[in-house]
Amino acid sequence: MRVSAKADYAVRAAAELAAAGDEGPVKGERLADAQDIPLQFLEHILLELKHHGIVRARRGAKGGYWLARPADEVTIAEIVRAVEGPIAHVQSSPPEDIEYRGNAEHLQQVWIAVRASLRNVLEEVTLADLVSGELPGIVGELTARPDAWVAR
Amino acid sequence: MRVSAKADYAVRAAAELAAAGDEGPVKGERLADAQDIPLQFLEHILLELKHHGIVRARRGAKGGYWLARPADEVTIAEIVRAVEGPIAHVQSSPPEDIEYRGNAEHLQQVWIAVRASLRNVLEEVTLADLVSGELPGIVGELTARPDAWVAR
DNA sequence: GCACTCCTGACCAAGAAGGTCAGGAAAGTC
DNA sequence: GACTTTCCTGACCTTCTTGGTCAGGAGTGC
Repeated sequence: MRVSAKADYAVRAAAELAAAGDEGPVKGERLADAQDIPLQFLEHILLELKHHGIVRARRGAKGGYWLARPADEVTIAEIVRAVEGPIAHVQSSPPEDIEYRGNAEHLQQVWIAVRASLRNVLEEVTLADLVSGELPGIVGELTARPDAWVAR
Repeated sequence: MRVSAKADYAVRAAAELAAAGDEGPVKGERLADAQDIPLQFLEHILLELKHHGIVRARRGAKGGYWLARPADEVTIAEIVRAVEGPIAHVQSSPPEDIEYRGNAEHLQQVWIAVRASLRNVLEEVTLADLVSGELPGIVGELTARPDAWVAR
């Protein structure tokens, strides 16, 4: 139930691309500098994003990366899935495929709810929201209570 | 963003203990059989639960495991934390400790919201809820929409 | 004393996490 | 056409995690 460095890096780099808008391709090095990410590691991540159709790229002088779609059509969920795989799998299978027996019968519903609650956040927030800081209502609601900000 | 086998096993074993109630200690073997969990692996998991004060145990004939507290006072969140560590850490740190720069500045809020939404489910559901099948309202709401049950 | 059951640490194979390195392949510039 | 720039790709590396197994020790009850 943790967020990997890769996913965090991927979202941060994508945010930079979203902010760059249509000012032309952005070099990997600039992304790495802006977000303090190891360049060579970032290049692998950007390649994955490209393979998933989230980003495009061109080589050579004047080359670089840009978003394949408008920033308000790319969600955080997509980016996380591209680099981490499916969200909230249990034992490497989707929760709807698992059969629970005996007294754990209803556990499936709990894991489904867990996945749904993650999707409620990650599929709502777009790169445009992230860059502008105007996050969807659900985020505001969830972060409003002070105890959302403390560890347990 | 996945649920490990260990966490899944831990919750299932705890559910069996909750269902056993006060009928005395339950042997590890019975838990393993009931939930189809490798016995020796389960013993390690139960030991962790014991160290976290969730379960108690006694050795010898008539020995076994039982819940340290009433089933309606033990949440799924506790069990997951006991075996997997903190929920929704980013790059191994709690999201409130991370400083985001540039265009990723608001990403912190998103990860905080992610954690809060997980807590909303995992801290609400108790072992008593799980065994009885009377899950809290939030679970019902989240699993009501059909697309909560399909993969993406 | 003996059977039973938990307790504990060591070990293990495979994979993921978080990178680094070296070179190749396009694209643009002169 | 040569050269520079930047992405593209695969190989490699170290450390940690996952999902276990094995062997033996230590309480507990009869």
